[in-house]
Amino acid sequence: MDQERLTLDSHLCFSLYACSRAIFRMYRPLLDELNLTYPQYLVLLVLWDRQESSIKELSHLLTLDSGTLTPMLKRMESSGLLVRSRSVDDERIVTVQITDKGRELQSRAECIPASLIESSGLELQQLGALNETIRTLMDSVENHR
Amino acid sequence: MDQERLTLDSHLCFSLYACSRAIFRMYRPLLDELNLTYPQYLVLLVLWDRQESSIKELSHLLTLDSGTLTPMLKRMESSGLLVRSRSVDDERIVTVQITDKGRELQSRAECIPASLIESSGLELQQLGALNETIRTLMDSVENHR
DNA sequence: CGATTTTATATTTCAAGCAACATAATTGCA
DNA sequence: TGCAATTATGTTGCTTGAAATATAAAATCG
Repeated sequence: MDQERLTLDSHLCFSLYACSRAIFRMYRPLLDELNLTYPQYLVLLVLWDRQESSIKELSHLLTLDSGTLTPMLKRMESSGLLVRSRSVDDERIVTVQITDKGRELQSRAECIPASLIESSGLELQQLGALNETIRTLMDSVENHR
Repeated sequence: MDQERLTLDSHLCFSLYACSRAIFRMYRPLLDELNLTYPQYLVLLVLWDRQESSIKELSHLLTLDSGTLTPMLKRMESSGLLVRSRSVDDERIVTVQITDKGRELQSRAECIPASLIESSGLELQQLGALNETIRTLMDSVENHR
């Protein structure tokens, strides 16, 4: 770390941004086989875990707003991965349910996190520790002031 | 880390992605004062360090391709932060030079990395270690296979 | 009960990212 | 030398992200 010459490489923000995109690039060929984009894969991670969700909940879990989610979920609906419907109780709420077609992708997607584990060159325990550190940092950044 | 129930939170790729965006959000009001977007700020980090660069070099340093850089650099040129010109030696090469206006932003931007350091709740030494870990992970991911 | 506020989602607009393709300059080699 | 391959950048089309704004349903309160 060079204190005098503050290069790109010494900026944690850039490392996080660049590393995140490097993982996207590694995932892309795997996701292409499933006809998914990376954010769509994240939505499915949620739905594989809990069958259904609302836009509000997805927005909170993924920290994406409706301007991102609404068109993305419409695309996913049109490719048959999920169904969107207004809640009967409260018509403001849009419920998103995974379909059989969406559920079928779960087993085919298992290789995706596995590929990161493999290519990382790190042990599971180290990856878990790194994950914890990053989540703690994210919480600090979000809750600051 | 739940092995049975592989939730979003346990995915390192998501933590990196979400943390990166959390930092963008924290930086946004600071960058707004400079009329910069985050990727534009990254370009300036390079140019503050080395006065000029080429699209090829910026592409390599930032891992962004010409489809992203060309329009972004044109916007930065039209806001007076830099000048683009074809190299005389090799007309394929576009050289990007920082202007006085671009250079003036350097001191005003010092608060930006400082704000991350402050809000992170971590010591400089820990941040440096985390940066190193992430860069190593990125290298592994990029060089795998 | 009716007006106001809040909540949930949608729309619009702009700026990335990136793949695929296009173009023009330069290199290299038969 | 001449032409094919390579290199550097640009363009197009599609998908995020996110702010600002709009809309409609539900909750709240006098």
